[in-house]
Amino acid sequence: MPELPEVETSRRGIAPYLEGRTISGFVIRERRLRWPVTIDVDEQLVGATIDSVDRRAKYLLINTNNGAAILHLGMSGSVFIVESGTPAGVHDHFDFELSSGKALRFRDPRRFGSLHWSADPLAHPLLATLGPEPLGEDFSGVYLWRRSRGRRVAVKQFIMTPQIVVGVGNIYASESLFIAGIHPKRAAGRVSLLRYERLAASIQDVLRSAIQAGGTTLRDFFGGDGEPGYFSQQLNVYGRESKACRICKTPLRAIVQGQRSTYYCKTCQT
DNA sequence: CGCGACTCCTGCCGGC
DNA sequence: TGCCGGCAGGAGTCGC
Repeated sequence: MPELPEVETSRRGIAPYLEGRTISGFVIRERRLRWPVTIDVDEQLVGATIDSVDRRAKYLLINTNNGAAILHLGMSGSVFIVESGTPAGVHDHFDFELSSGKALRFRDPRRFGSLHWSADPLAHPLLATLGPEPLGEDFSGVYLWRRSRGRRVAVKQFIMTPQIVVGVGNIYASESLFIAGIHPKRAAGRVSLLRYERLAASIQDVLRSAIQAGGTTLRDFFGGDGEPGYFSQQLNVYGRESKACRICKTPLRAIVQGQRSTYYCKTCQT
């Protein structure tokens, strides 16, 4: 489900309810997530005060004065605020109960999400090898160009690799390649510096626009405030197979790359 | 090391 | 209407 804009939308939605509060309890109903959840109620988290809610890649980091929760939403996860004591649904796997009387609830039908606890989250093995943030200072066309030299993998899969750049998921990979006019199957090592400059800019534009729209709601995504995202109205290619390209009217194509669907215009993208 | 295939899991949608 | 196959927003891991 969530790509970077959806995770960022979630972060913004829940942060006001968490920051400054103390974690008064932890209720876990299902530990079988992407990795078995090992943290427990008597661990450091209960009694810790939340300093901030940050995001690194698609991970939410709930920073406290005694370590941080590292939360990933996987494909189908979401977080939202409930009143403490609200009955849990079948896929509501854990709650962080807060001193305010509310709780942060995690729901994830497919259980591809995860929860870890770390004294130093950025050094956690899952986060330590991640590439730069696409909206950060270390990301640029030059960076993509340099990292891609000699790589034969398709450029679409290249930009979806978290060790190259984080946060570019299946929707926004197709969308940014369309805007940059780059064919998704082109070998990453055979994209010029000029075109990587365009691609980096389009990745940033697409992500910023999607964040502004509150993310992309395809099925059941809702931000922490319960509002759906509206970016789906701005999608140019994703999910639009055989529909007319908005630029040249050519029917859009759908292909499969690395077991993921890719959408593109064979005329506008070369 | 790079690359491609496979894997985890449930829900939903379209087709028959 | 009901059933079933296929596909879904991620990404770590394994084999070559």
